[in-house]
Amino acid sequence: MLDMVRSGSVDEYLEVLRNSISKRELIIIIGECTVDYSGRSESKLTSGERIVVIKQDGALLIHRPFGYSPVNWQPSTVVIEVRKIDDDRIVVTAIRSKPREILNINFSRIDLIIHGKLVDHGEFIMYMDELDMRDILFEHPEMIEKGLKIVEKEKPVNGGYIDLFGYDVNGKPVIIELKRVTAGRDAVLQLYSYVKKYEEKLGVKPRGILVAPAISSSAIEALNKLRLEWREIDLKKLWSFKKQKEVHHESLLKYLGKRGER
Amino acid sequence: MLDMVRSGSVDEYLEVLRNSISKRELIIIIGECTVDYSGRSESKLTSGERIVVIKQDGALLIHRPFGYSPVNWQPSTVVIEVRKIDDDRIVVTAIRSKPREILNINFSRIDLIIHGKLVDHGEFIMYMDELDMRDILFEHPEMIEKGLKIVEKEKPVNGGYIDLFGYDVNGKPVIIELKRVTAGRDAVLQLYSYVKKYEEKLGVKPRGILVAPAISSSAIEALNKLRLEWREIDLKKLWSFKKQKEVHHESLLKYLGKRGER
DNA sequence: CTCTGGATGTCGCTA
DNA sequence: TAGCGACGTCCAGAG
Repeated sequence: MLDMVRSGSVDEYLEVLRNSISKRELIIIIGECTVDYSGRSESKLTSGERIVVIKQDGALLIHRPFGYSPVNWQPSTVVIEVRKIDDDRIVVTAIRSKPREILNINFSRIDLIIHGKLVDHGEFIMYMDELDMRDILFEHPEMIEKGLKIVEKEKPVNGGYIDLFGYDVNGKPVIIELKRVTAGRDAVLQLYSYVKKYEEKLGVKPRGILVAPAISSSAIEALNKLRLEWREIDLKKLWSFKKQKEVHHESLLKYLGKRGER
Repeated sequence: MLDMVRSGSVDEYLEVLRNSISKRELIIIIGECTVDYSGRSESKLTSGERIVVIKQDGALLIHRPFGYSPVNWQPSTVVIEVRKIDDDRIVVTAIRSKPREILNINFSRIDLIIHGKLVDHGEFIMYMDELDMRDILFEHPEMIEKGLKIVEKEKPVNGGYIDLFGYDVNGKPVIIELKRVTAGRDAVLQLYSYVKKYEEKLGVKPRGILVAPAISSSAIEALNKLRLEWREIDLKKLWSFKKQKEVHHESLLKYLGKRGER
């Protein structure tokens, strides 16, 4: 159940905040504040009206009235304290110990506080992330190249992982790196490092194929220099392919089950 | 000024939301909903109590009562619509055209809506990001190596950028890659690609130095294999160094000015 | 517009 | 716990 305090005195607000924090309630504060952060970096934010959200697990977000990102924040591993200074200001402090970080929110005015417990046991399911892409291509390597046989996915190589590993029609080893977004130079370098690692270890130079829906021009250049290849893959096609299968054979629950297994 | 609606009818909520959206107000909705996303990926979120924030620039966030990240969202380049379905449900739809993305929030219950304009012209200043680190080391290359002369920062090399470029005490070219956090294999590869690019273009093999506060073990291995070097840098030292200078010679405003210039 | 690399990135997984 | 890589990453800056 949600509660709200508005036009309260500083002491009322203080009381409500302390109470809510100890009960691990969700808290939303709207008011005018300055913010100081110190830790992995340092930042200062001069006065303005903001929304402060303290979540039930202690995560803290400070949002300006615009933009996607919180201007300041603290993840859930924090201790949160509230105190009064100068008789009329409320200061919220969030401290994290590892890494050592301190966030201070200094309110010159609080417009309202909403607090209470929200119940959310909803299931969140994401489709067509890189794992889905990998699983579909594992089952259907012909979408990458005719005659390609995939023998392993998530193959460990000294530190990192090869997305897909197999052999081409001529029996030559193939290392495949997947990207679900436009691939840049970084993706090429990643693939290259796996190819090199493999060559060092096995003494055989494998083919390296970058599979992505698109690729940047400098990435193409890098591929050529490093004698690597790339294949364009249509995500929509992959996707509809997967859906087709599911409509007939799988319910959402089954899909979730399958997901848990891999 | 903030306004609030609570225990309203579906039609009241609908009216308030439409009005607020057209006025580009900040809106906070707390209620029970399901969420569907379709675009770069696809996701489904089953029923639960959440906080929905629509910001004054159209950015939209859906937060569960726990965690730092919004479970679903839409950046500020969206069209937002509200409609009623089944006579008792409110659906908020946020559509982005590039990339094509649709977000649907289907409310089975709304607990409260807060709306209004927030005024926030506060100045946000971040210290000790990689740019600060780069600028300080540009002025004081001796913190990396004795006799090192830096001649260029943000040097463009075919696509990417070299953080710092200079010559060592023997006149040998040095490429420096900076990381303000623990450096991993990716940082080594990035440095390596710049070194290679430089060598290909100039025909001279430069030294490559990774400067970071710490480095992972496999990154060290990679450095050795690729004949690259690394220097540990104490961020706190760099930082206090900068602060020392500012205390005596610069106000916050001047710092901001300088920041704008670079 | 695309491309590139940073971020207090966060998050999840694995050794 | 550290390391590694994905992310609907977002975002700013440059060409």
